[in-house]
Amino acid sequence: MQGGVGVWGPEGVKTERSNMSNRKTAKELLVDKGQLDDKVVAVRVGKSIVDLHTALDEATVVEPIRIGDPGALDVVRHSTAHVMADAVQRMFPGTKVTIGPCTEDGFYYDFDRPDGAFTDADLKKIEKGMREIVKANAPFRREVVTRAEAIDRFKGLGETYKVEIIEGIPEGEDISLYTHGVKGKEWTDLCAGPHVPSTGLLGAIKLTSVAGAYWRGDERNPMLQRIYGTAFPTQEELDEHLRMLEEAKKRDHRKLGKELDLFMFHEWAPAMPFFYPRGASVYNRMVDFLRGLYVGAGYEEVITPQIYDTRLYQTSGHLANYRENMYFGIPSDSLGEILGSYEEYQKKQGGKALGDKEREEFLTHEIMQARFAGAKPMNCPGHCLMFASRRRSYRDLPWRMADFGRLHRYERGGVVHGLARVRSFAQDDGHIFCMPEQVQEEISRFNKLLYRIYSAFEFKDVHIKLATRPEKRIGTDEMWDLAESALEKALIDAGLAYEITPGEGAFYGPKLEFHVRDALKRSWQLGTIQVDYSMPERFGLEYVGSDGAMHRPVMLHRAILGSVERFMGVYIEHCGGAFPLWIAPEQVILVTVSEKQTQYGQEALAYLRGRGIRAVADLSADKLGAKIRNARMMRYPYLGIIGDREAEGRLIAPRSREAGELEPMALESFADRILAEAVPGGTPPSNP
RNA sequence: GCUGGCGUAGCUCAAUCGGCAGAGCACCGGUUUUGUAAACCGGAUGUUAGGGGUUCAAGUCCCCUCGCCAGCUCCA
Repeated sequence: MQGGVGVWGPEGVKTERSNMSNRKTAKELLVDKGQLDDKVVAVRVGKSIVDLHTALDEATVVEPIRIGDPGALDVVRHSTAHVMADAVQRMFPGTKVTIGPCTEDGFYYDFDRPDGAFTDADLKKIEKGMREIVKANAPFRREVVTRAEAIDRFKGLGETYKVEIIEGIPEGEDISLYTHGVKGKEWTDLCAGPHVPSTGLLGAIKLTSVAGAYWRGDERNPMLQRIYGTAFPTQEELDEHLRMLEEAKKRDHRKLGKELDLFMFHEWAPAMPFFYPRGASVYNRMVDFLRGLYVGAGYEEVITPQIYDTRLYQTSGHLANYRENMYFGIPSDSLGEILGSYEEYQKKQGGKALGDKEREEFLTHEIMQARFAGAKPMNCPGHCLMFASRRRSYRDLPWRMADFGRLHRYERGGVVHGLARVRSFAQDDGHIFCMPEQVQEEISRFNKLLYRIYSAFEFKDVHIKLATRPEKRIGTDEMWDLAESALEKALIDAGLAYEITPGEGAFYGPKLEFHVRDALKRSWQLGTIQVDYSMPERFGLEYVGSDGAMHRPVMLHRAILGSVERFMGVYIEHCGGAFPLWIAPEQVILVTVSEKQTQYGQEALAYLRGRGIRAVADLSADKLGAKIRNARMMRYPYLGIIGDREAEGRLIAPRSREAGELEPMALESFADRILAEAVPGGTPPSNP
């Protein structure tokens, strides 16, 4: 009887009993209620999920979790990760195990393999080995052991990472081991569980990829080999998941950007997008849509410089907190000055060359001392200068300042990704300067505007995160208390559901993050609003209150699309490149059946354009089928087919991207229809 | 930045063991005058990312740099 708490049950499943007779296993509780069947993978107790072997008080309310129930998938995947590690260690002796959790889409397990990376062929082999283990339908057993026992056991196996994990488990917590496999082929892992009762409950398995990952996510630690996989109860569900991945690949905005002539990149401006006319058209329409809404929402747009004296960033705190991500432009005068002082310094040092590190320190210092220009990574400091430029009254507040200025941020090489993470971009940025008592009202107004905009782009699923103070920050704890509670209160007042993410706030203030799910159920962070008491203080911002005294305004940083570039990337994938009529670069392409209709084609094109419709025409000598195919691939919302019949009757035979062929109609009616349909639409998003 | 992989025509991709750089699409010229997802014939297309090395010979092997991809880390 190991650890003094358990006995082996009749089916080899370990049951646990305390000395007190009123304890039963979850399994026994289910049997008592007549709820045990072969689909049960675990039970829910309150908010947590535990496995069938867990000893519980007799009076505990347990709810069975069966295959297909929410929560079951995680248990299945986690158990599948164990089976994978088992297979891997069987096939690749000498490989050490570390951790293997489940993720949103599947699971992974990190290995330390002396022979280096796994190949795709290895994955196939491992999969096969896993299927055999599943087929054996062997039970998972849980046992609780003492710390010393656990350490002994894993030390004996040479599992140094496991030993490290055990040493990190706080005193008083159970140390549990899980073993699965048929006799003689058993495999044990340190794990908190829960796990399925038997490997036979594991369904369709697919190992998807292999990648490097640091031990404990720290880049100073050794790189491990991570194998990603996924598992579903049935092959059909796995196939559906794989089909979604394929669909995501097809919709990848980088691919569509190329195919649809939207944007490009060039290695001479890495991670900085170039928008072709079609892309620029969509981009500008997004921005113009916001500008239209800003009128009603009381925003005023400003235009601010691109490059500033470093003193600006000293004042704002960016130099101290954000320097690694900034570009420092050098006016040619300053370059001369720097080189001059470098030579002088060298002379003083007796002419000997400086070491790399010393030189870097010297030059960095000089750059910061000199009145160097840095490309702005954010608009807020510039806006503070505008606020401070003259005396402000409480009557002017709130002042809602909007700015679509370009920002430059030096992102580390490995993080840039298509339009989603770039080094040159614009935000639909805005800063609201207001009195402290106006903060709540402004947050509420912002929320309304945000939902209005998301619904126009047909993002229906929004979830909110409240990110609180990070370790590296400016401002006092009182300020942070105030700011965090203002955000939380606005959410509670609006009845919006949210999640708190501790330590994720900006260095100058806490923030709300608005995440949306796209058509493929992937989550993206778009909007944000941040409460900032620090920046106004650093810039000495003041306004005259109704009492005649000077007061400090609060600053709200806010964006709805976030980075316009990133939003465009997300939106391209959301709509699969099939832009709705209101935002499509071209709304109509006219297609002539033969060159006989060229003249009417040109007339119709001019007419549509005269009505303000974005139209193009394909008057080439291609056959109709080919022209339609080309137009379909470019995803024009409407095709206007023109043959002899249409040319004679001043008609258009429309073909809608969504609805297919339509009855021929008068050119004028066609134009009316397009104009009527070309409005931002959609139903308001839900907030579950 | 780290680990691994990749970089061949505008695009998608071939090129056996190190042995003549190729195909389709796009493009250009011609024929066809077409009714709802690809007409036909012909033509041009390259610093094989850049630099260096090994070799009689390098797209292919080695080194460096740049860029891209996946993941990690980061994401004010």
